[in-house]
Amino acid sequence: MTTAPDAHRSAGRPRTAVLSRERILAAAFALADVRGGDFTLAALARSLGVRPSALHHYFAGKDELIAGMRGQLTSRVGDHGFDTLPWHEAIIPWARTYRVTFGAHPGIVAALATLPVADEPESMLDYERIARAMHRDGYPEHRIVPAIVALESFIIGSALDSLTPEDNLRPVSAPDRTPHLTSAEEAARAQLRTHDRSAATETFEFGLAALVAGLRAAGTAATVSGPTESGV
Amino acid sequence: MTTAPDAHRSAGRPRTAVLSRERILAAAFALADVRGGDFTLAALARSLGVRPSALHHYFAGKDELIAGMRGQLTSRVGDHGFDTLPWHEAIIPWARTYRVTFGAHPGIVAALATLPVADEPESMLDYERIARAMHRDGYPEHRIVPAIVALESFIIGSALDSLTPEDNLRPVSAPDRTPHLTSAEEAARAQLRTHDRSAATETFEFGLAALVAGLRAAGTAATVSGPTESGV
DNA sequence: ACCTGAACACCGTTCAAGT
DNA sequence: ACCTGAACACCGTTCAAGT
Repeated sequence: MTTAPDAHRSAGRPRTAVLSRERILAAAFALADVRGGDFTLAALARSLGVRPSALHHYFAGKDELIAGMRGQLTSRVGDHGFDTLPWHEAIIPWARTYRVTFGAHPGIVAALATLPVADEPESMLDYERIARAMHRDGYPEHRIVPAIVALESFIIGSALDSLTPEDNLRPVSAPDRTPHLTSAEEAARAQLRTHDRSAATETFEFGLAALVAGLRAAGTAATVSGPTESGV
Repeated sequence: MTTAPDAHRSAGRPRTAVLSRERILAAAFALADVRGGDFTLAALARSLGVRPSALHHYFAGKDELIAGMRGQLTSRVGDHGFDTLPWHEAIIPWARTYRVTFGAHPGIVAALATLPVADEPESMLDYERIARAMHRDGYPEHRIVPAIVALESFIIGSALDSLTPEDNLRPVSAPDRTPHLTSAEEAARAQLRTHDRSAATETFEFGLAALVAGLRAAGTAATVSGPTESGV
C-alpha cells in the first residue's frame, strides 16, 4: 500500500507525469497480493494517491488492466529448459512456476482465469516453446495442443485450490457419516508431516506427476474414447 | 427471465409469500445461465418481481446465495456406480457430470470455484462415495484425498476453460513466430472434425483419461518426488 | 413474518474543466 | 497531455415502516 506523496495536489496537468502503466501495474500487483482485499480501481487509485478517473488514461477499463497484469505474469513464467530437456521434464518446473505466479495474487486469480486471453504474444511464445519441444520429442501432432490446455486447466484449478482455507476438505461436521473420507484425510495429514509442504502443494505435485505421466503414455497409445457432445 | 406477476404490489406483508429459497435459487440459476449477464442481486430481484432487500430475508447475503447454489449443484452430480464399478471407471462419468454441471452456469463458475466450500454435507457425501470405492480397490490410504482434489482441480480448471471463446489458443496474430504451435493447432482442429465434440470437450476427455491413468499408476508406484515448499 | 422504500457506502466509467 | 472533480448509472446491505 503506497501512500499518496502529495495528497492534496492541485488540479490540472502535473509538471511531470505521476502515473505510468508500469507504476499502475506494480501497485495493482501489490493490491492483489492482500488476501481479502477487494481489487477495485478506487482502492488502486487510493494507493497511488490519485483519483480513479486518472487510471482510464492508461487503461481503457478494469478488464484491460487485468489483461495487462496477465501479460506481465505470463512473461514472468519464462523458459525452463525446453530446448535442452525432454518436454516431460522441463514441463514440471514450468508448471510449478505457473501455479505460484498466478496463485501469488489471491485478489485476482479468478479474474485472470475467467478473462478471455486476448491473443497475448507472451502466452503464444510460451506455448510455442512447449509445442516445439513436444514435436521434437515425437509427440503426436494433433495431441500437443490438447495436452498443453489440459495441463493449464489443472494448473489454474490448482492455483484456485491453493487459495481456499487449509482444512477445506476436512469433514468436521459429521465424521461418522464419512468414515472412509475421514480416515483417508488423516492418513494424508500424517504423510504431510514428513514434508515441508502445504497440503495444496503436495496435492499439486502428486497430480502434476500423474497427469504428465498419463499425457506421456497417451502420446504413444492408440486412441482415446469417450461419448459424443450430444450424448452428454 | 421471469417477469413480475404484479409489478406495482402494495407495501407490507403479502397474503401468501411470493418468495422462497427454492424460487430464488431457481431464478438464480436461470440468471447464471445467460453468458455475459452480470450476476447481481438487483437483476435477480428484478426477475422475481421483487425489491433487492427482500432477498436478504432468505439469504444473509450474496455469498450465502452462491453457497446455496453450489450445494444444490453438488447434490445434482450424484452417484455414478461407485459401488459396482472400479473407482477409475466410475470416476469418468462422475467427472463429466461435474464439469457440465458447473460449466452450465457461466455467470457463476468463477464465484463457485473461488468461494470456500463451507463444509457442505452434499460435497462430503459425494467425496465419501469416491473414497470408499478407492479404499475398496486397494488405493493407498494417504493418496486418496490428494487424488480426489487433483481431479477436482482439473475439472474446475476445465469448466473455466470451457467458457472461454472457442479460438482461444489459436495464434492469429503472428503465425510465423509460432510455427510449431500453429501446425499443432491445425492438426488438432483437423482431428476434431471427425468427432461431434467441441475443442474444450475433446481436451477435457483427453486430459481426464490421462490424469486418471496417471493417478491409477501412482497408486501402485513407490514414491513421488518434488521440491520442498521453501525451495519454490 | 414478509415485503417495500429510503438510505448508506460504495462501485466503474465518462467528460468538462483546469494547467 | 495529464490529472481533478462532478456526474451518472449502478452495486450490496441495513433498517424502519407498512400489513
